[in-house]
Amino acid sequence: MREDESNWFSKWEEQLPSPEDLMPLTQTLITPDLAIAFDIRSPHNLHSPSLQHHQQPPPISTPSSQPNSGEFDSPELGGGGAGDEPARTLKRPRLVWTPQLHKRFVDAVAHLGIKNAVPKTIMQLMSVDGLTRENVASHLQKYRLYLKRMQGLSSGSGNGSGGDPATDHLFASSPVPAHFLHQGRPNSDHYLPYVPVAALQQQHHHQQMAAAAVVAGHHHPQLQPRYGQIGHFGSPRNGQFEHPFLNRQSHSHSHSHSQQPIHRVGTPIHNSVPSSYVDDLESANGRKVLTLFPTGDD
DNA sequence: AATATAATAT
DNA sequence: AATATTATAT
Repeated sequence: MREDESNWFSKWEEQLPSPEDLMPLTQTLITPDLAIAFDIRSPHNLHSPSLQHHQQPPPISTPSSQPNSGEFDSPELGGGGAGDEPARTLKRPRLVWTPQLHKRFVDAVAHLGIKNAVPKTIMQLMSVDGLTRENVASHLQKYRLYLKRMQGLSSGSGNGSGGDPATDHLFASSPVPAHFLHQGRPNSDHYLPYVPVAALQQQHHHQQMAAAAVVAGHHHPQLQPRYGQIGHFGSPRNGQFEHPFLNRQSHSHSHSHSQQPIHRVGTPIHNSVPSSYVDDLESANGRKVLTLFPTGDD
């Protein structure tokens, strides 16, 4: 069908890092529960996925309203019997799947193959700190639906909408590997090792992209969202496909492959991933939005 | 709609 | 028991 697909696909395949290369990335789990519990979102450079700080309105107790004006909600212990383990009760902020994150996701799934692509494995391959299995599972569920929908569309009668509606903005932001669409090859485990077709390479020098768009709120005049250079990323506003970024993170690491979740509280975390900085904004609803802007080739 | 969480199933 | 998958809730 489309030849362009073969092109980007081969390129895309080329850049697939072997699991060993991919593994030693950043499984810097600093006990997310703890971190989040204490609101220690690493003032320095904790590279974590974008999180939306959801609300935290305790529907119970504390009639004396705590107008925690400001962005800090100190875990007030008070109240007599309480004052213990906040970590157990606190909820993690909602994960925001940025195109970058999603790309990592897709890559991971691609490398594993649809068959082995299960939440845990995907999560491990992605090596994104703070990313939980449930996060991936949830996303995977939706992604599968998306794939299914696409299959149905391509196979069925002509589709009027020549592409992906804005409904799947996220998913549309990263190319869907071919084998995803036709599922079902329970026989040979090894699917296409690589495509020997070396076509031209279209490289884009993208330096940074914004990872989240935030609604300009009219609440809480305290926080002034500072839109630096927040642009649009994978919004196929005018085009169907964003260009298939071929990128990967260069993981230069030692040979130590012990990537067990070693929680070291009090130890500076080494961030081996491309630089990234965080930006917090506020949505119209008043939800705090912690957005991480990965800058690099991701 | 996007993501989380609960409910099942393997 | 752990994880995957599906259903449901926010």
